[in-house]
Amino acid sequence: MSQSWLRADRAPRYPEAGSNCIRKGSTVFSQTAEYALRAVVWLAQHHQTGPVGNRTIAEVTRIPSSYLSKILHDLAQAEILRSRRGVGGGFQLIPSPDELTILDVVNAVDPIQRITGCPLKLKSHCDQLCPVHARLDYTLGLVEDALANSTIREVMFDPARPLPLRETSEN
Amino acid sequence: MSQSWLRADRAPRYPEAGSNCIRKGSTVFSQTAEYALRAVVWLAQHHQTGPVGNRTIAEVTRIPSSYLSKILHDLAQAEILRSRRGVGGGFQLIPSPDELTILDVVNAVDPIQRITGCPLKLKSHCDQLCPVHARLDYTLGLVEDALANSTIREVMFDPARPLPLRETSEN
DNA sequence: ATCAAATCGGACCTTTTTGTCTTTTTTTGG
DNA sequence: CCAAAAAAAGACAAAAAGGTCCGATTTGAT
Repeated sequence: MSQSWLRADRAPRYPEAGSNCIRKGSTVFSQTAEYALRAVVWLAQHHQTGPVGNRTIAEVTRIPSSYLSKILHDLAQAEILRSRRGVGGGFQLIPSPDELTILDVVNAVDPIQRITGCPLKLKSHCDQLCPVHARLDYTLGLVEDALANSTIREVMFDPARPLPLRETSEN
Repeated sequence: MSQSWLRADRAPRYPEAGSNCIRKGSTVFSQTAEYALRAVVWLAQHHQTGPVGNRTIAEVTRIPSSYLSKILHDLAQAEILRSRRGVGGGFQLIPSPDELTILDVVNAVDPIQRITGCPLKLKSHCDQLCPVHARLDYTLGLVEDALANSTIREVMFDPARPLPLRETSEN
């Protein structure tokens, strides 16, 4: 069912960005969430070597270091990282990469919000969402499930793909 | 696999909002996209009666009318609505609700952006995404598929759910 | 004890998204 | 032709997200 009514040959589907479009596009995952993932994956790759400082993580993951400190703080609040102050301090991954999921990381900094009540505040839609919002919420559920089924370990290494955060061949 | 490492009994998982969390939460779908859907669904419900003005749509869908006019304009640009100026003018749905998908509507105002290149700009990740970004993009694909498989018709009426945009029982 | 290294935490700035307002242009009916 | 109605266009305002900066606090080493 439902092949899209819009056809590829139907021409300038969406006028080239900038003209009058209100938004450039939704990334679905926030910048913040993507940053958090990068940092956690890198820490998972370097788990053995003790705490790592903000600056180091910022450099290797190419995340603005000042902003990263907030993200790391949130991850620490969520007990995903342990933070140690002072000399030799830094951040360290608490759970095993085998048990930590992408969803855990995303939710720590930018929780996925399911649609629980009617956005229009219609009383009769409170208990039972209307089909529109039910469908959107169903999709949010798919996202949650997909992220909950991806462990950090699964995403640290895949023989068919380049290693995260590393250039494969030197230039 | 991958039951989450975080346990429900593990206590204040995410400190109550407002404390120090950077973000309240990601809605995944933008406000704008949700508005566009509301408007299109209502227009689909009232297709037969000729063009409907911005003001009317704004009132019944409870969308700020000035902002709505931008959204309707974008939908018209995407050829989802036909707009007619002047007396008796307004907006009208072009495609059949059976062939128009939620994805079409969302993409018209706030296109879902797949991850095509490496966000870190690593050269060796351009052709082949690393597992982290591949997993995120896979999830974006799930969202696209789910929305592409929901027609507006399917979402206009469901015997098991309240009608969109309408209070079921009068108060 | 003191100093330097490092995080913490808050104030502040910038950009994007959301929302408002006003003016202009187009269209129709009289 | 003229007046009313409606969309188009664009300037502007507010809120949220993204990002920076700096002083306070904690910690290890000398």
